[in-house]
Amino acid sequence: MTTIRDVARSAGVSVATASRALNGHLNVTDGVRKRVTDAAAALNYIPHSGARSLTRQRSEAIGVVLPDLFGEYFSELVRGIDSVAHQAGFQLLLSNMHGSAQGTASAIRAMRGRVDGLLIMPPETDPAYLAASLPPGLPTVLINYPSGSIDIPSVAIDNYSGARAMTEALLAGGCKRIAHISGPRDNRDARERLRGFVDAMRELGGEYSPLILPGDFTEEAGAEAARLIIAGNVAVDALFAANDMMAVGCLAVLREAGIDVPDKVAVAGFDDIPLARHTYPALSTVEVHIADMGAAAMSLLLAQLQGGGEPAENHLLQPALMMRGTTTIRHIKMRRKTVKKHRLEREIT
Amino acid sequence: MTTIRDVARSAGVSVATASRALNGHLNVTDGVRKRVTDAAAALNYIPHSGARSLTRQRSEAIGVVLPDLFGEYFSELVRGIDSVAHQAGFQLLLSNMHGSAQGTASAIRAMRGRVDGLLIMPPETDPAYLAASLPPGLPTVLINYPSGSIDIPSVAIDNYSGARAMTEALLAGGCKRIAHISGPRDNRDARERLRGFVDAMRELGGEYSPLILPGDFTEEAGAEAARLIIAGNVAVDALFAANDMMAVGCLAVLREAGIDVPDKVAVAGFDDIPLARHTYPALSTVEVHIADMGAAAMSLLLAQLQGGGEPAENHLLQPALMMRGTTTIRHIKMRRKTVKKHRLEREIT
DNA sequence: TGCATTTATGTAACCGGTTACACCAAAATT
DNA sequence: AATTTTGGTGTAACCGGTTACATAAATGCA
Repeated sequence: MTTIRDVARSAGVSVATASRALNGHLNVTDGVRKRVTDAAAALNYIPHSGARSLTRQRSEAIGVVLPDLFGEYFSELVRGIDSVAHQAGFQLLLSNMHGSAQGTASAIRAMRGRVDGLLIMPPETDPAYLAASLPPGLPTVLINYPSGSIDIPSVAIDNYSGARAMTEALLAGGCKRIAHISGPRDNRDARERLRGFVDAMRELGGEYSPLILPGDFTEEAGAEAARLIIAGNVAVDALFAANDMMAVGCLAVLREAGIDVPDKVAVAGFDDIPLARHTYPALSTVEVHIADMGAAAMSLLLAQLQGGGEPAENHLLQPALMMRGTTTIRHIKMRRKTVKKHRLEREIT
Repeated sequence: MTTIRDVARSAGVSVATASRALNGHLNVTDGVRKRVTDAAAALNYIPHSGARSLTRQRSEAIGVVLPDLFGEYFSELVRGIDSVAHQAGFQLLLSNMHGSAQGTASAIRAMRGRVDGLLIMPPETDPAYLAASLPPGLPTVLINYPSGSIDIPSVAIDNYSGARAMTEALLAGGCKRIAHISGPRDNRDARERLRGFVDAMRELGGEYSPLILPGDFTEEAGAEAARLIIAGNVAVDALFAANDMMAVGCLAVLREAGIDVPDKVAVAGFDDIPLARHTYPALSTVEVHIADMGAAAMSLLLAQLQGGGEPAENHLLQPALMMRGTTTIRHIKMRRKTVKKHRLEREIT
């Protein structure tokens, strides 16, 4: 592997001049510049980014720490991040911390010295532990972490509002007895969605005490919930699943049992995965723009990298209702909300 | 940001000793080691991976260069790569070259000095240009690039065999007049699939001259092809789309037109995207394990990194037929094939 | 007790770049 | 013609670690 010293020697100049010539500094004679670039081309010289970033104190890379790499969710997120990062000339260093808090800490450690900023989607963690494992002085943005619990810029989906809006839409459409198929108990999104459902039912659902079925975000869990409803002959007129995959499982069982959707029972999901448009009937759901969330997070990080010490901003992305064939209500659109929050130290001092 | 010199000073030892103590070398007194680790903890010292990899000549990272970041395909691929890489203690440096050959070259340049190996999924490129832009001495594995055209280990899906097998299965199931909805002309996978279809038809399809409809891998293209068939009242008893999305578009139009699937017309796709199981009827398709391809590529790279100069190996992953409701034939399973190829220089010398 | 061997620690070079500063020749100013 | 300014190039320090080698202290053995 050829180094800049090889190029310098071959061109008959010092390494300093070679470096200047290759980096387009102006105070280099045209003749010398040509000699250097020619030598570099002839030797197939490729600069060593690692060494460069050591002196420059910039790596042109940003670290992305994710809980796992499954499914559409991750793919969309990275695409959104990349769309912004690529334009700004940054590479992405990806790390999968496999769901554990300790894994997060070690993933973050491994990033130090090779990235200029960090995008972290933390697992269910103690905010204090998370704060402690963040390298001081490294710009960071959290993705989908409850804002307020820690003084770091963040972006998140407003799961609560989305679930609330869907529940309200179902009620407005004439449904009275709505059951919720919930997600894993230890999942933040699932809990927020459940909370939105419960609050809406409590405030607008009349005296009916809402039924909550356990689930784990899998298709099979949705199917199981539907079977439970059918076997128990429970009177419900709507099933609101905490995510689309469960709604899909649900739908398959209902069809098999000959229960009409949406006339007998309405069904709704959450996420708007690509599959949602293609079920029969097409699934009504809450549309979540994951790619937008990634892009927003990266933009926030860029602002930090370029601007400097702005107050910690927290974006809450509003999801939109996407009403299709499994319910009988019209499409309702919601708008995005941005919350600016002052840094904690400002409040303290 | 604290450096190892800060730690050394604080512990009252030289940087060399600090380094040794932190890296678990044995020739360090227990007392000194404790002093050093305590100082490191107190100062919240995190080693600078960039600096370390400069001396160690190892970065514990591997670069992944992809043509784009869209959809399920990419997500599965990265997941497969990560499953192997993570276990071996490697991080992933991701780069999106946005489809262009020049983008590929610059993405590869940016990787030099920060990764120990490269996984590249090249766009439609001149093999010579690609070979020229690869850094010499950096272990590399190509993903989904025609083996043989360049002397570098590679893994790829056997699109030709998959398309051939599906065509043969359709013929064996009694279909005679099979039309193929092809993918983009400038896409390697699409061309191979078309070739497999044409060869199978030529050899086993009798005197019927196969119909080839243009497409571009989108759902709309599949729908358009189906409309063309219906409008032209063309006599076909099977539609084999070059990918699942087109088959899905096709299916929707056929259902709307009241044409029975599979009795009147059989439909088949390629890829086995998650959606395929959920169409009605469920889509028969060619199952491609993208994650396996990623894992295989990473394994090949690991072998190069650890083993050293083995002959360039080329894996051709065999897809499997996944027969569901849109055809009337039973499931047929195929097995994986591995082709070992000696290095070119060995043949030359 | 004296000498050889082992072991813990320090010194300094190095990885591959960038850049502050020194230097010298050529050009501009007086 | 002497002096200052300008600008291209080289020298060497530096980024933050690791490690070969030197050295001093501790141990083993005669």
